[in-house]
Amino acid sequence: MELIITEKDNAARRIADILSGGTYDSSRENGVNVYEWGGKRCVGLSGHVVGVDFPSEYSDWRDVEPVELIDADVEKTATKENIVATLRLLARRAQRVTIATDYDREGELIGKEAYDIVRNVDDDVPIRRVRFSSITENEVQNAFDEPDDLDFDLAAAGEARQIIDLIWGAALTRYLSLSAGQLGDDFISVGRVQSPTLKLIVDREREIQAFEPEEYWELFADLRKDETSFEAQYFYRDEDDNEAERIWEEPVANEVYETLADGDVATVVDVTRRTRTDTPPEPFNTTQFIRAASAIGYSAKRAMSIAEDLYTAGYITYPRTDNTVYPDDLDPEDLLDEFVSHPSLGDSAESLLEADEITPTEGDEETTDHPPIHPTGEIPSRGDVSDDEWEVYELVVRRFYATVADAAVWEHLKVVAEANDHRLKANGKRLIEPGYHDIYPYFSTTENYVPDVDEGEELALSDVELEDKQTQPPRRYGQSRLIETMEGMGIGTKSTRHNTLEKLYDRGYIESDPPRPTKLAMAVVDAAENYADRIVSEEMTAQLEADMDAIASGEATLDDVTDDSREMLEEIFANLADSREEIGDHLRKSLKDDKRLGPCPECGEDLLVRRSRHGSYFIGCDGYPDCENTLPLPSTGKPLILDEECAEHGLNEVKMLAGRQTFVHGCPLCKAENAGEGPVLGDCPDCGEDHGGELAVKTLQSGSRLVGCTRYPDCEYSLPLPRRGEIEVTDERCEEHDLPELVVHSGDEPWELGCPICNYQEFQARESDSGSDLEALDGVGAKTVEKLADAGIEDLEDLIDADPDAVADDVEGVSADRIRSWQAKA
DNA sequence: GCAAGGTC
Repeated sequence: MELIITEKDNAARRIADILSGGTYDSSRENGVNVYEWGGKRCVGLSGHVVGVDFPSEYSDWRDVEPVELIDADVEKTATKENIVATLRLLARRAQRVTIATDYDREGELIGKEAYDIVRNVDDDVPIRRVRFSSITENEVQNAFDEPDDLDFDLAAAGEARQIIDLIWGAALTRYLSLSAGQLGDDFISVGRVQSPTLKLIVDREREIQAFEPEEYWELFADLRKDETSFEAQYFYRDEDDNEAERIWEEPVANEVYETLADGDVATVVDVTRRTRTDTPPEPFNTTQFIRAASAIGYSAKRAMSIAEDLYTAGYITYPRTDNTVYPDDLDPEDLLDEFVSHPSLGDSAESLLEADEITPTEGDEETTDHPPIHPTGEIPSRGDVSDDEWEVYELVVRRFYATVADAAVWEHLKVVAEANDHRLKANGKRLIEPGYHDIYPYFSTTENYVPDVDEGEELALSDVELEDKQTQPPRRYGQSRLIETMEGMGIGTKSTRHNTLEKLYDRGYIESDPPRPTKLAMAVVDAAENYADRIVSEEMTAQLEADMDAIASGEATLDDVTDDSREMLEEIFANLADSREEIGDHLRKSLKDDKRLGPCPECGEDLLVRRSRHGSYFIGCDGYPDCENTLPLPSTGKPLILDEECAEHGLNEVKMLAGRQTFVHGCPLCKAENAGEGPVLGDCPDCGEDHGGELAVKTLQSGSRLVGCTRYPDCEYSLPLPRRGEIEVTDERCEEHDLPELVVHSGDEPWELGCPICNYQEFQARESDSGSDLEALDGVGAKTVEKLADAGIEDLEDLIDADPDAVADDVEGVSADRIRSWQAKA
């Protein structure tokens, strides 16, 4: 029997399908799928099935000095015991073993792990290795026709990484955690990838904090030719003869303003017209996929999770890849053919097939691991997938379309006009060949109209405006920007970068989105910079990559590299020896700063956000047990302390993070003081007749509100109220329930909640029948419906009446063309 | 209860 081992179950099944011509049988062994046909068995691992760790005598953090971990043994233990057991079982019956894990460094190491398990039960069964970049008939057959041997040097390179990451990560993590007394769930972690990523975020925050805004002025004016007017901006030549728009001195700005405002005509002195080719985007690798998904409203985590589901269901290729070049095996025309008859995706495919020649775009990265992310040609029916999945699937399909579509062409028209020796410019752009934008509507195609004018022509000048502005601090990194930057720095991998961000959230290092570093994060990066600079520097990865290459090519051994690394860490610990207390104090202080709201009104100590034994949050005094003052927090969400302070109590306001339900709670002391019963609305429908209970607007201590019975807790009748806004009780009454109608004042526009009972009944009806008729449109998912609703488009009727350009401006990730195509279909 | 890397 020949045993074939792949990296994952999915790959095992597809390889079995290809090699058996679809005739394989499948069975389960210890919960692991085994595919069998004509003397062959194929089984999938689940990535690494063994992991590295220290022997158990090192596991108590308090008993072991962190420095001892540097020279501790590193053992391999099974992490997926059922898979290891299955592998041993199958290996005993094998006359030949073929390792078919992924074609990259980590795949070689995973293959080596399987090799060791097999060797453990059989010293001389032949073990060979096959390599292929995508699981297609051609590639797989070729690979099995020309088997090779496992590359032990490449696997050793991966092992060196495992050992170095474990030793550095564990030793320094334990050192920091012990120094601050943070044990248990709240340990303070550092690592080769997470810490440089955190430093990126912290460095940007430092820049923002150190930023001092500068005042400057810009001038705009309207120019008019016949009946069409357009906006132009004042500019001048700076000392380097570059065009500059910002004026840094107020008197100069005023002088320019008055001179321009004085005139009523400007003469065209220069007209530049050029066409620009806008080339279609490159095939999706993981990072670019995350970026595109983020532009239509999906977090990195959500995008990857949806991609994973689409992959498992067979609709798209493997979502974790660095590759941006389609393999030769992919015939774009064949793939387009699969889509031709599709109701919503078919037209685009058909139009693409009309081209004389189809040449896909290529990116710079060509790797052996997996093809770029593209649709497989198996198309889900609309009912097979959720709205979000369909939206992401359509993105992947349309990205594939875009990579085989024509370039777009823009015409840029720059007009420079002069008035009283001052110059104004206007940049117009027009999309003259929409090219790939027709089938890939995710990029903005907003045009800026500037009319045709000739040099020497006179234009009417009016509405000169002087704008007083300030320079802005650099912007925080968004999640997808961080992932791109990590990729550029060479840290993390296609499979881990998005998880690293989640880890930083979990560890209490960053909060909110775009992520902001906590005080703890600033202190951790500070400490690392002072004592272990290497762990927060991308250099560590760069050096490790070079060392791994050396091991892989036989120029160095695993021991050479890990010994050097251990020595470096020894030095770091020598420097750390006397600083434990100082580092611990700083970390502890920062941890408290992250929880501080302001002074306790009873004793003047600090009020801190705390967590009860049951996991719920509340506010307690740092003076406890001397001061027992507490304030409640709402039961939903995780509290985030905002910068805003309550003018009355000097406490920071609190926001409750709960995904879509996130809301600003405000000052917890104000909320507690305002607790109690508000105006009575009418008789309680449950107990009014029998016991005289009445409904009143109530505010709980935690700040949440409801309409409840005055006989509570004897009567528990209640109706929900929105978290935000002031509630106004109007004179209008609901005839059916004999209750006043309510109006909520929040944001700019007050909105009518109406009768609280009717409102609740409507809410329940909506819950059971959620979904807008907009979802009937192809490619419109729940996300898009939500975004459209925010822009005032609730249903098809609204959509038909809408101005596509205006909506495209309001709704991120939806182009005017896409709206027009929806209008046409609606 | 540490890392980073696979996979789910």
